[in-house]
Amino acid sequence: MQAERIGLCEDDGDLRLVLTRALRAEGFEVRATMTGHEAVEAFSTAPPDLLVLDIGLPDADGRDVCQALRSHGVQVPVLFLTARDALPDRLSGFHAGGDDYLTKPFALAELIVRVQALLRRAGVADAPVELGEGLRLDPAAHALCAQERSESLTPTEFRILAALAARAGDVVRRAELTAAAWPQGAIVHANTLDTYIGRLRRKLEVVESTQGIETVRGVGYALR
Amino acid sequence: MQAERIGLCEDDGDLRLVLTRALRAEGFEVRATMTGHEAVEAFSTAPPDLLVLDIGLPDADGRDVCQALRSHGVQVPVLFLTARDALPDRLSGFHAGGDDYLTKPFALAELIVRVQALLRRAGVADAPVELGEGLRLDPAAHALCAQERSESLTPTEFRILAALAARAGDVVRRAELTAAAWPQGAIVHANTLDTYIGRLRRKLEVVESTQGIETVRGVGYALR
DNA sequence: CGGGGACCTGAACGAAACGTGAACGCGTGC
DNA sequence: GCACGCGTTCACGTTTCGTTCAGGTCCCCG
Repeated sequence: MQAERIGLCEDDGDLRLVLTRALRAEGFEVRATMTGHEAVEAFSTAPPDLLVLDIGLPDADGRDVCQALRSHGVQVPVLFLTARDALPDRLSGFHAGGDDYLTKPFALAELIVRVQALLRRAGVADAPVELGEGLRLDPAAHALCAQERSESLTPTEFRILAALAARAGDVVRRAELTAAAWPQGAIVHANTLDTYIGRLRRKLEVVESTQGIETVRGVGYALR
Repeated sequence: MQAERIGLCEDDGDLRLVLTRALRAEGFEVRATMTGHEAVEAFSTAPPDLLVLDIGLPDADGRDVCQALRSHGVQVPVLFLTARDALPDRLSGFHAGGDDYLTKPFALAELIVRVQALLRRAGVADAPVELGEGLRLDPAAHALCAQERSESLTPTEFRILAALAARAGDVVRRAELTAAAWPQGAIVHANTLDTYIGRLRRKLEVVESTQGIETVRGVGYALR
C-alpha cells in the first residue's frame, strides 16, 4: 500500500521540523508549508490525505485556510493546532464536522494517534466496515446496517463503535474509548461513556446483531 | 509475563504517591525515585520499559536525567512532566530525546493513556503470555485462555497470576506476591492472599489447565 | 499420636464499578 | 417560539470485587 500523504502548515520553524520528522518516522509522506497562502496553493491542486493546520498563522487563520481548501473541493480530514486558550466555538466546530484539534502544547504521540484515527475514519468512508453476519458500519450515513434493518447512529455513538470495531474482539480500555470519541482535553463525566455503551447495546439489539459489547470490569469493553 | 516496568522520578511526595498507585492499579510495576541522581543510578543499570520524568527536579533537570540515561544506552520511551508550558521548554524536551510531554496539572487518565500509547508504539505492547499446553494469559482481556475455554480474571487475580507466571516453576514468596498485587504500604490480611490463590486454582481447573499452583509451606507458591 | 501453626474454603458484607431511565441545556430548523 | 435531536449529567438500582471472618483440613514436630 501507498504511504498516506499529509499536508502540514505551521509557521514556527522548530515545531515544523519536529512535526515533519515525527510524521515521516511513522511512514507518512509529508509536505510542509509555512504560510496559509502557500498551503492553499500547494494543497488545492494536489490534496493530501489529511491536513494538519496551525490556527495561529501569521498571514491567515488556519480555519480560513481550511475553508478556502474546502471551497476548492478538498474534502480530506483536517486536524487543527490551536494555542492553549481554545475557544468553545472550536469545540462546536469539532462536533459539527469530523475534524479534530489539538491544543499546544501537545505530545507527539498524541498527534500520531489522532492522525491515524482520522485516517482510519476517512479510509473507512470508502469501504464500510464489515462486522460479519451481514452487519456493517456505514460511515456515510453514520448508520449501523443489518440485512433489512438499519439504525442511525449519532456522531459520538459512531466514533465509539468505530473505535471498538477497529479492534474487534480485543478489549479497548475506557481511556482509549474516551480519547477516540472526545477531543483532547475535554472533560467528560465517567458515567457518560457508560450511557453511550448502553445506547449502542440497544441499537445493536434492534438490528438483531449477533455481536454485542462485552464489558471487562475495571478495564474496558470489547466487541464480540 | 512480567508487567511492564515503569521508572518514575518526581520530587513532590504527594504526586509521586498518587502516580505510583495509579500506575500500579493499571498493572504496571513501578519504581519511584525522588531525585535525578537517584533516577540515573537506579535506571541506568536496570532500565525499565518506560520512564516518567519530572522536569522540575530539585537537584537536576529532568532533561539532563534523560540525556544521562540515553548516554548509558537506555533507549526506552520517556514521558516528561512539567509545570512550565512555554514553547521553548516543550521543544527542548523533544530535543533531549523525550517522546511525550504532559503539563501539570494533568488528568491521571490522560497519563495512563499516554503511557499505554508509548508502550504500544515501542513494541513492548501487551503480548499474551504463553504458559504452555495451549494455555495463555491475555493481558488485554485480563483473561486466562485455554484451547476452547476461557475464564476472565479480576485485576487482582490477574496481578497475582502474572507474578507467578513471570517466574513459572519457581517458588515465589508470599511477600513478593503481595508486593506485586497491592500498592506499596497497603496492609492486607495474611488470609487475603490465600483466598485469591484458592480462586485462581478453581479458575485454572475450569479451563482444564495442566498447570496448577503448588503451595510450598512456610515459603510461598509455585506455578507448575 | 496429639498439638499447634500454616493453609484452605465457603460465606458474608461494605465498597466500588457498572447499567439505566429520566431530565436538563443547547443548538437547529420549522 | 416551539419541537426536536444530541450530548451530557444525575439518581438510583444492580452486579461484581476485595476483604474479612469462622471453621475446617493438612502437615510438621515433639
